[in-house]
This record gives sequence, structure tokens and C-alpha cells, in this order.
Amino acid sequence: MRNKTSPDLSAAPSITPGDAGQPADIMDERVRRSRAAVLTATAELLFERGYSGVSVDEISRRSGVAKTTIYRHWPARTDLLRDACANIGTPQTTPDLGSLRADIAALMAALGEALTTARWTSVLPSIIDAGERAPEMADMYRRLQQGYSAPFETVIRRGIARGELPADTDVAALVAALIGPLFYRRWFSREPLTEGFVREIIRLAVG
Amino acid sequence: MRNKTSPDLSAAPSITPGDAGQPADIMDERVRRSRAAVLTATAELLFERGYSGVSVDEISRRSGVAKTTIYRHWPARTDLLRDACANIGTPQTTPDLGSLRADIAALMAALGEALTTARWTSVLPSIIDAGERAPEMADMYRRLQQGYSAPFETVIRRGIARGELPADTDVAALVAALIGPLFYRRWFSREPLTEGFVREIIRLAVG
DNA sequence: CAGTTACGCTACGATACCGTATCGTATTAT
DNA sequence: ATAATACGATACGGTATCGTAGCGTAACTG
Repeated sequence: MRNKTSPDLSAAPSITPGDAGQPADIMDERVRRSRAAVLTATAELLFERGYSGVSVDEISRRSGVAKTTIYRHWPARTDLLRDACANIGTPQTTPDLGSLRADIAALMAALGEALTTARWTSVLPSIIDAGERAPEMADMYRRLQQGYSAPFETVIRRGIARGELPADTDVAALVAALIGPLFYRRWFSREPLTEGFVREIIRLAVG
Repeated sequence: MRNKTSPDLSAAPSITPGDAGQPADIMDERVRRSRAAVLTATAELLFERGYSGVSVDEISRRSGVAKTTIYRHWPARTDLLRDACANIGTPQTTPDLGSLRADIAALMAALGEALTTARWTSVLPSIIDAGERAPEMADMYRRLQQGYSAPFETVIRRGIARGELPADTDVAALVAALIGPLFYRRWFSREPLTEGFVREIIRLAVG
């Protein structure tokens, strides 16, 4: 009845790209296993070699999933890479500790920790590079980025509402003044990202 | 007498990598032309496709210089790319306008201008990506980076000497607080980098 | 002007990669 | 159990790399 070449995921309309239209618990067990193994191996390779250094053949070798099977799930290499990149990053939660200073301190400490320890930080430049030329990669990255900036915006807006910041505060600029220097240290100046440095940046921005 | 495969540059000891041991005015005219054409085409390709998207064959096509000639000048693709990358960027001068605020304003305006207009900004993520895995690319990038940060450090140190900043100012952190947010806007958040934004960042850092 | 030197061209060999086709087998759902 | 479905293995065809070899020609230098 159906096309024989691609796993059946048509029962529910496709929502996310890369054919994950079916909730994971209804999905055929074999499909779930293959997809997970492939995405894990892809992430691993991304960490090691960056976006442009990942090949489907190597993903197949590393994951133990046949290359043909990979192409049954993702129509092209770029679709697979987009899916894999969309799931990297350290999920951030929005603190609510009662004061702007405390919330900012918590967010900045978490960000500093992620930037110095998380493996995905080595991939990000290559993802941004891909986004410089591929609009759909830029879209995907935008969502990743907002996962980091949104909590900052939230706590800053709360701070404004509480009167801890002027009503005409430039929220986006303040976010940049907080996150920017940390990113700068990790990827551009490559100096050590210490707690003292983070404190100093906080002091300058909302001191 | 000599090896027939590689241009003769042995009269003076090699100083810079990628065989530019000979000053440009003593160099054989043909060598000078070839090197220049290749480096120009390479830079062009870097702007268009990023570090990992540049191939020697395409450089040869684009520059009109035979691939064999390219390999007579650079032993490997990576050496050529390193040379080409080392010359991108907008050379920065260190202002001396009498006050810290004026110097900072001048530097930040120039940086903001470069980040919004210069073509090399699209290549930088791929260079940083290369540096994440290749130490010699990281070294090359470090020199590029210092071209931007050094003028900031200079004017800040002068400001400290003048008493415009506390003697215990964390110079590196202040540089990060100034440059970081601008870099953040250009490559990470991709929001418009306006003069108002630059002013706000300056105000927060040295307000 | 003569000898040296750099260059262009073509042709390689080797490798890596993308994406597809085919066919038989194993697993899952019904 | 049985039919539907996903998977694995192998083998492709096509392209794009990297880097080298050989040979004739053009250009520069002294």
C-alpha cells in the first residue's frame, strides 16, 4: 500500500521536521531505536569534528545503523544534521528567587558553568557558520539561542516590574551586556572564564 | 641546482610561514603576482563559503593560477588557508583623544561599523571552529583577535593612569564587557547592531 | 641575449563522500 | 501465525576533493 522505502509515520500529520511526526511511545520499537542510535552518534561526531566534519558514512559506522536505514529516516544529510543540532545545548530553567540580582546571579552561574564544561560548546561556532549561509540552519539556531536568552529577558522584565530597574530599560541590550562577555571569553578571547569574571560582568551590567 | 618544484625563496631565511621569506620588492614579479592572485581568490572564497568550504581546485579556477603553481607555494591546503585567514580583518588603530570616554567611543564606533559592514565577519565563525580542533589555527586566530582587543587594553590602561578608572580595574573584564556584547549581536543574537545599542553598552561598562 | 626560474596544462591515483537500488532477513503488530 | 514493515548488506554511479608527475612554454634576471 505504502511506499516501501521509508518507515510509516503517516498516521499522524508530521509536526517536527526530519519525520518525527509520531509520538515516541506509539512509534515502532525498531524505528525508535534506529533514530536514537543515529542521533546519538551524530551528536558525538558533531562534538568531535564540527558541523562540516560529519559524514553519513561515519554516522553509519559509529551508530551501527545501516546507511540505507539512515536515508529512510532523513531525506538528506542536512536534515539529519539539523535534527541533531536542534537537540544539543543545556536546557535552561528560569529562576524566581525574589530579586533581580539573585535571579541574574543564578542564570549567569549556570551559563558560566555550561560554557566551561559542556561539550556542545565546541560545536556552536560551526553551527553559526552554517547559519551564515543556510537560512534553515539560521532558523534552527535562532531557537537554540532563544533557549538561552529568554530566561534572561524574563527575569529582567520581572525586575522592571518590581522597580529594581528603570521602566525604560533596554532589555535586549542588557541581555547582551550579560551574555555577550561570557560568550566572548569562551569563543573569542579564550581566556579562563572564572567566577570572579562573571561577578565583575554582573556588577558592570546591573551593579 | 635547486629543487625544481618550488619557487626560489632561499636567499633570505624564511620569516613568515607559507614561504614569504623574501621581501615583496625583491621577489620575482611572477611569484608576487601568483601569490597575490591566489590569496585574493582565497579570501573571496572564504567570504562566500567559509573555511571548510574552500577547495584548492576552486581557488585555481577563480584565480587563474594553475593548481600545480599553488602547491609550489604552499605545501598543503591548510597552509594556504592559514595565510589567507591571517590577513583578513579590519586593521585597527589606537586613538588618543585625551579622555578614556572619547577613546572608547571611537574604538566602539569603529568596531560596530566593521561588524555591520565588513565581509570578513561572515568567515570568523568558521575560523574559530577550525581553531577549536587545530592548534595552529587557534594560534593564528589569537593574533587576529589581539588586533582588536589590544587597542582597547591600551586606552583602558591609559585611563587608569589618568585616574579615570580605579587602579584595580580588571582590564580584561572591561574589554570583554565592551567587545563581547557587540560580538554577541553580530554572531549570536543577530539583532541589529545600532549606534544606540553601542552607546548603551558603553554606558553600562564605563558609564 | 642566454640561462635560470616560474608557470600552465593534462593527466593521474587515491580517497571520501552523497544518495540510490536491490534483495533477503528479522522484527513487529494484528 | 501471518502479513506488514523496518532493517542490514552489498554494490553501485557520480562527483569532489587532495596532492603529485611530467613536460613544454613563457617570463624574468643578470
